[in-house]
This record gives sequence, structure tokens and C-alpha cells, in this order.
Amino acid sequence: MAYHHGNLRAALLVAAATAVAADGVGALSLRKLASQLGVSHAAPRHHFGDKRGVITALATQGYDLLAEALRAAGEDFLEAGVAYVRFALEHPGHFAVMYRPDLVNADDPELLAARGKTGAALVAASTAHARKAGRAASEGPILDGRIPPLALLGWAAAHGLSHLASIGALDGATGSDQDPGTDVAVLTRLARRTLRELEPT
Amino acid sequence: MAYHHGNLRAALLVAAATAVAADGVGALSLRKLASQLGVSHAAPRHHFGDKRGVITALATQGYDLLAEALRAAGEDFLEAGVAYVRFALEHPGHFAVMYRPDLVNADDPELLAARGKTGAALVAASTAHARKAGRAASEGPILDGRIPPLALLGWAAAHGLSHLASIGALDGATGSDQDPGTDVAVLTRLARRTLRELEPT
DNA sequence: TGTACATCAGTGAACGCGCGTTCACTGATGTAC
DNA sequence: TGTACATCAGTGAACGCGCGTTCACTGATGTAC
Repeated sequence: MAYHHGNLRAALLVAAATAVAADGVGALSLRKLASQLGVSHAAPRHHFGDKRGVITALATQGYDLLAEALRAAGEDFLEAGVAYVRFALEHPGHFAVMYRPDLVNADDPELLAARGKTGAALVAASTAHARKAGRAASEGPILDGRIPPLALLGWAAAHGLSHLASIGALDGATGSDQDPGTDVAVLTRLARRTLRELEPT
Repeated sequence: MAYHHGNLRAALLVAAATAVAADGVGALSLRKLASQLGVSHAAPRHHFGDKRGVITALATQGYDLLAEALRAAGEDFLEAGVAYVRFALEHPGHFAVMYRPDLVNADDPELLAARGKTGAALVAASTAHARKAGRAASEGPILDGRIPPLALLGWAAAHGLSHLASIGALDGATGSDQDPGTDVAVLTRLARRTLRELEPT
């Protein structure tokens, strides 16, 4: 074991995401993370300042990953919603922390930038949807703080599905024979089937 | 101060709901609750056994309250959704704990009964909706674990709106001049406007 | 009406625990010359 | 190529804190007779 870990910052974020996913953010302990990585318990301080800093960095990474997933879905409302749900299922540790403003440094510039990227991707997808539905003109602008009802509905539905799925509330709701449990594919299919109800016909 | 509080169980639940709403469930401390009520820190043990018991009782009370609110909304899909959102806004402490299966005694019979009542009320509302939309026959049964896509969409949307609103993510999304903040009425109106998109026309 | 007794509700001292944080430190790395 | 020095990354001992829980206890209440 070298004196310098070499990659401690990234390794801590991976360990933190895993720990939060497993036991919830309330059980997150810097000491546990450090010992898992074979490092002194004071080492994280160097990279994140304090515990809040670790959580802030995890949330920031989550927003970056989500923004990228939304961007990859293209300007497609349905696919963006599905990507949102899939992100929550595949990155439960990040997701759990992204909507906990009480646990992060609210004015961290990197956090704000990453969150802004996610917001822009959501707006892009809903703009495309509004255009497709031919309702853009009657709905007013999106960027000044108003969100078209249908776009908000889509976001809320994707978010609700994500949250419900992440806590296991949808287990048994798929009609599938196998226990869905953590089966991302099954739940993704459920999300697609559900969100399809919002597509303009 | 009488030796017997007389109403300690109920008072503890009120204090717990307030504390969770204010600082999150992670900051919940039995010692703080007890001292707020002017009671020894070991007193809660008599009524709830341990901390998990307190949280379980809070979740149970939450499900009871929600089931009653849904029932009061009648078998009306839109109003049930609005009631769901309003419940989350008016009882944030309960709501925060109802979807945290990791924090409760999973097999507590009273919890299961109360949760079952809520589930039944949700099913009733979505059954009514399916009937209204004239799609019941093609959607298959609801009670055997399958949920019609549109009903799931409604639940997910209501849940997503509730969760997003409860963490302040919708502040500024209403288009209202005033800062919505904790304004239940404004957010309820937003929820109604949003969920209306799901109504059969 | 009174007495004995069981049960219920709350006390307060004590325990051990894991935690985040602080601090002076040391080993490793990079850079200027 | 070698040396000096600044900076970066991680150490490990120590601190105080609030917490949940345990335990023997005491005061209050209800009930049987």
C-alpha cells in the first residue's frame, strides 16, 4: 500500500454512493468510508473539507451524470423520462442525495453548475414535447420560471416513479412473474409503458 | 407539572412530526423530544419501546391520515391526487417517514393495516378513473398486483409533485408573483392544474 | 368506606459507542535553478 | 544531473459530544374484596 492512495477523491465518492444506496444517507460515516479504503479517517478532510463537502460532491456528480443521461436521450420527452427513471435506479446513492438540499452546501458553485445543466436538459426535453404537441404558443415561455403543465406532469411522473421504485414501492406492480426487486430492466419497461400515456398522439 | 403527563404518547407523535418536518428524520432525537415535553428522556420507551417504534407509529398515523383524506376526496381521480399532494404539504413530517421502509418495523401490524387502507383508497380512485375513461375492460384487473398504466401515472405524478414540493424544488415554478415557499394553497393549485392533464376529456 | 395489591407511567444516574473534528506531524511529489 | 525547498497527501492520537439504551427506582392509578 503506497502512502499516497493516488485516487482517493474518486474512490471516496464511489464508496459514498455505495454506502448511501445500501443504508441511506443517515448512516453515512466518513470514518467507515476511510476504513473501507484503507486510509486514515482524517484523510477525507483533505479532499472535501468536511462531511457536508462529501455529500455536496456526491450530489454534484449525480447532477452531472443525470444531465449527461438526459442529453444522450436526445430531445425526446418519453426517452428523457425513461432516462430519468433509469438514472435513479442505477445510481440510487446519488439520487438519494440530489434532493436533499438540507445536506449540501447550498451555494457550492460546482453543485449549482451541475444542477443547472440538469435543469437545462429537462427544459430542452419539455420544449421539444410542447413543440411536438403543437401547444408551445399557448403555453407561454418556459425559461422564466413557468413550466408548462404537461412538462411539469412529466417531470413529476418520472420523479415519482423513480422515488417509488427506489424505495421498493413498485415491487409487485409490474405484473411480471418474477419479483422485480432491483431489476432495472423490468422497472424501466414499466416506466416506459407508464410515461407513454403522456405522449401526444 | 403532574407526575403523569397524561397524554405523552400523542404529544410525542406531534413533537416528532414537527421535528422531522423541520430538520429531517436523520436529526430526530428521542432525548430532544422528551426534553421539549418536559419529561425524562427514558419516558418515550414506555410508549414506543425504542426509536424505531416512534418512527413506526408516526408512519402509521400518517397512513391513517392520508387514507382518510383520500376517502374524503370521494372516488375522484383528480381530487384524490390533489388530496395526496395536499397531505404531503400539510403533514411533511409524516410524509417524510412513510416512504422510508428502512426506518420502521416492517411487520408492525398497525402499520400494515394503515398502509393497506391507503392502498385501498388509491385503488378505489384509480378504478373510478378507469371506469370513467371507459378503459376498465382493456386494462385488466387492478387488485392482483397489476396497476393500469394511467393509474400508476397518476399516483407517480401525485407522489412526484408531493416530493418535489416538499423539498422546495417547485419554488418559483408556479408563475405566481409571490414566492410560493410553504404556501399550500398555491402549490395545491399548481397540482390541480398539472394533474388535470390526466383527466379523461 | 377502607385496605391491599397489582399495574401503569415516569425518573434519573450511568453506560458505552461511534461520530466529526482538530492538530501537530511525516512521507511523497513536483519544481526552480 | 543534482540539490533545495515548497506543496501536497495522508497519519494517528486526542477531544468532546449527543446519542440510544439499560436499570433499579418511585409516584400515581385502578381494582378486588
